[in-house]
Amino acid sequence: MSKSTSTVAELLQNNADNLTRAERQLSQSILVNYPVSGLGSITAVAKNAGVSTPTVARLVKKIGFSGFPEFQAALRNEVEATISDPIAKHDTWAGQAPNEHIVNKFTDAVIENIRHSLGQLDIETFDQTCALLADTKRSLFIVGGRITRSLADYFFLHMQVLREDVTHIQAISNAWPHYLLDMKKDDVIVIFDVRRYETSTLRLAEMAAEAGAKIILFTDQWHSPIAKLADHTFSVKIVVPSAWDSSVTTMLVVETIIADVQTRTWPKTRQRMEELEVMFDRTKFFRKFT
Amino acid sequence: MSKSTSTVAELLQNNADNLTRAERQLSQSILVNYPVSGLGSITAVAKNAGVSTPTVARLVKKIGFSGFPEFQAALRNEVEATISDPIAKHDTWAGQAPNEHIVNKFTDAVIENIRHSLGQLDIETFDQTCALLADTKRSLFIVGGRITRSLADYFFLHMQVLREDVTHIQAISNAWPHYLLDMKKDDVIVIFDVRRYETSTLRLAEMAAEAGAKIILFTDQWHSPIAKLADHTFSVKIVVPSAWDSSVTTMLVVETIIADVQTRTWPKTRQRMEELEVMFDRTKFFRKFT
DNA sequence: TCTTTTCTGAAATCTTTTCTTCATATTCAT
DNA sequence: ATGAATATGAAGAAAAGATTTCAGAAAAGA
Repeated sequence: MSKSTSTVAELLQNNADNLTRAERQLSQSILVNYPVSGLGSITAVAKNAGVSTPTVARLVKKIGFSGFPEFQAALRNEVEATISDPIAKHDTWAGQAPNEHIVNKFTDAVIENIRHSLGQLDIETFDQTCALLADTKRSLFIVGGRITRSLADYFFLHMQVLREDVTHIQAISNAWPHYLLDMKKDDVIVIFDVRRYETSTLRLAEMAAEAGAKIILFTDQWHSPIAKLADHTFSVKIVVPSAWDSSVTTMLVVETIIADVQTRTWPKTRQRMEELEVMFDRTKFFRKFT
Repeated sequence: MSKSTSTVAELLQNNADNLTRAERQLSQSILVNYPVSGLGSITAVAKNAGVSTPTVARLVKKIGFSGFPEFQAALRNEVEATISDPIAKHDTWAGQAPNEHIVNKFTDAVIENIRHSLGQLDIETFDQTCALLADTKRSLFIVGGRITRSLADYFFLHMQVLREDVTHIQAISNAWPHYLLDMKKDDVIVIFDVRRYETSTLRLAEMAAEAGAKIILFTDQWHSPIAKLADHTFSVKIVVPSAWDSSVTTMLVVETIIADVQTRTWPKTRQRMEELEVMFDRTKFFRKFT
């Protein structure tokens, strides 16, 4: 069995009978807290097992590695395999299509984006953001960029139902001064800015910061320059096998925020939502006969 | 916050805005395959991120460590904690938050939606849809509903770059007759319609069907009534722990389609995209000085 | 545009780690 | 018990790694 197909643990097990006393002691020590215990320097590993460094060097050669560094690299790979979740790697999403089909490759990438972004997500940022958005004493402004305008629109649509005093700042910069005139200290502005970052959006953020508004930023892993001005930043991984970036993960975060804000405002919002539903129904009803 | 209570990832996050270009690049590289990527030698870490070793040394000092070895020891501890703690292991998306936090519950639901929807996806439908959308001899119309209008807009934004002759039919039903007048046999109309299904959208679909247009429908698992008229239907699961439905999975499918259409039209589209980029850059340039 | 400041990596230096040697200790066979 | 064979770790040599310095490059500011 070559080492490329075996784990270090297996190699140790297989050679268990050829080992000397000190080597056996070392082997045990490695296996006890496997595989992390083998991740330090050769000196640390030796000390930890109560043997000398040459013993470590000899053992790793005995089980088939060229030297300690190679042994350690193998361990690192195993750690990596253990840590990275099997969901993303081993499942085929669209069972009908081969793994190489764009549907499966794309979905893999998106899942990885979600995993990575959620792993990074600061839960305090999340909670504080939701609290800010649920605070109806603050006016709420929402702005997006060339591509992110759809996300901004999506967010706006929902917030508009949940609370009053929500403004979607459209991309026409001529109209900005009017919005900014209305912006008071401690109002909240939600900004979407992913690469390629737009100068105009940055200017708007600067003006909002000057006005004393709280800035909530949705950006990508490379961080829009607005991050320096923002009170709360959500950075999301957006890489997919496409000429474009993915907005899926950002939308996931946005929807989660909407869900949380909803529960926070529910007592107040309930009636508001019911009234709205009735109005929409009525609109539909009329249209039926036009 | 002292480094004993923070993970390396948090330290990187917290300092994200004080970092220089090369440092940010390095930080990303470490986070992408966290925490294993930081376990090699300083040389390996640097090479992996495409920066020099001094940059690595500087970064780890900046975020609070005395040097690279201390930084690496911290990472090893985290790996150990991750591996040895079976609870916090892999099902939790935002490691910081408990499993019951909305962030984790919501993400669970979305992943389940993706898994389910992709499992259902008919790959022929997908391929044929992309072929239709890549066929520039057909005019393309896009329409959404009250909530799905953002998705429609997102799809429109991208298709508009990829090909000519794309129309976003906005929600104002007064204007519909004009669009329908332009609609020829074998044109393509993409309709987004999830619950609660809108009568007005159904009427539009009926008229489009009469005009002989190919109908591509994005709907939910309960199928909009338009499904009966549609040539290709994508049904996605949209259930999340929220008062709202989720658009994340739909957006995933939409983005995948965009990616595929892009590769189909690339030879023709390339120049078109480059010209557009130049124009956007120019717009930015002007704005800088207004 | 030009100057100043900040950033970056090549190279040199210093440190640590890894490997090898070899003298001593241990085990096993007789 | 004695010698032969093997195992072990101290110590030093070799290699690799980490840190510092510094000059040129890039960015910011004037």
